[in-house]
Amino acid sequence: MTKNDADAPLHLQPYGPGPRAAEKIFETARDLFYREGIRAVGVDEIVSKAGVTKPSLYRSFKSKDDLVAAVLREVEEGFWDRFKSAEDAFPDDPKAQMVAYFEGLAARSGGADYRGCALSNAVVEYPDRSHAGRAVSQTHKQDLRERLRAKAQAMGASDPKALGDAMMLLIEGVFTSSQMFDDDDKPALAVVGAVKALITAYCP
Amino acid sequence: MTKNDADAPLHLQPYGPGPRAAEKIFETARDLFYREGIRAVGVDEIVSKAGVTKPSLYRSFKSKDDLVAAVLREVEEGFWDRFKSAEDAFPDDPKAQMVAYFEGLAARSGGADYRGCALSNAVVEYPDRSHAGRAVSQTHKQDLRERLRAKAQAMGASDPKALGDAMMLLIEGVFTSSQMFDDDDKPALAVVGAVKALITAYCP
DNA sequence: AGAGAATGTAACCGATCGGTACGTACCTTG
DNA sequence: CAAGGTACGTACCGATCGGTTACATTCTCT
Repeated sequence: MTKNDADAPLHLQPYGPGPRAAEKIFETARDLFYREGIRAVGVDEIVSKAGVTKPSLYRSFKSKDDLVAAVLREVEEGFWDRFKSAEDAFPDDPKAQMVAYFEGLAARSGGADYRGCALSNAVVEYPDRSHAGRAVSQTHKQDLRERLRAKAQAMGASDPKALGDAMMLLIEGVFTSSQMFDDDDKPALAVVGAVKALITAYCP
Repeated sequence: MTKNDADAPLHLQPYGPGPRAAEKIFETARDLFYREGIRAVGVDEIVSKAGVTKPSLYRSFKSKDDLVAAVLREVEEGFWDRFKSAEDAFPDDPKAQMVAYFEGLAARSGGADYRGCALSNAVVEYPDRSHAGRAVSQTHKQDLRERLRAKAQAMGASDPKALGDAMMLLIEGVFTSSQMFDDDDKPALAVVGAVKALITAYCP
């Protein structure tokens, strides 16, 4: 009986192939960064809660900032997964795609533990342009902006840039505002109606 | 010749009446917090750049968090000043008032050193509800939300809550998004058109 | 069984964190 | 001029920050 039981679920295997500490560090850091903020979480807290030690962190990541950037890259992947999932739900119907995305966004933002977008939060936490994590976030937001504009164009909007940017503002508005209201009735619930109204107004 | 030269400008008086160090600390902290983020600024940096010493800080403020809360309270005052100034510009015309506020907001958000709303940023920096600064921010945002809803009602909106919350999302969207784009052509510029479209859509 | 990779142990580093005990210079008041 | 209160600075505190070292141990694969 080997210790690497292939029948057991992956996350319960005592020792899988390849680096394990790195993954635990990564996932622990991702959760802690999101819940408590990046600056509020020290490397000691990360390795402690991950059940590993500090040298393991620095064997897999050059620095804390490097770990932050890696986490944010994964967060970005998750964002695009959700975005594309809304696209796939309504092929060739950009309006329905965006409405679907905003509906999912509004639903997600309702949770009590919702803390908005980790990429947006990182921008707030790191005003310094030279920070690796900020660079990841900023590039992503530029990509998103272009994507929204293209989507507005596909809708046949009279002013695609204006509609795209308006959707951008709504998205960021949901991200930030959902963190500051504890009740179940957050402003973010109004976003679906708002985006529908905007689409109608900008698409003759 | 006394050292307290009444003819000299106030900020150059060697020793004025009452506490001087506290004001320098307060203003220095306000600027540093906004530019670099609250968590990124230590008390040593504050007193150093204010040209005073640390005990002076702790004689006027119980803790760093207390200083943060004090700064945020002043920031809130500034916000309402700008908000009311837009109201005063168009008495008895809530639509024009809000458009005026959003125009001012869009104009302010264009600057390269614009870092959004310090109150919103504080919420992002301090997920912990028990932080004094977060409490100031959160209460202010609740007040703003109610104010916006009342404004929507005064407009005769069909769904005042929805329009008020939609304006809330736009405002927060401008605050956050303006930090992540370095070019002059920020998404925030679309906010005036967006709010006009929303007002039109929600006010039959 | 043995080689090599991955991880843990146990320190340690200088810098900075928020916060404070204590001494000193100043201005006002008698 | 003497006294007292106020405003401020010097020097320091323990804790934590991000990061590093040398070395022992454990697991995996062949």
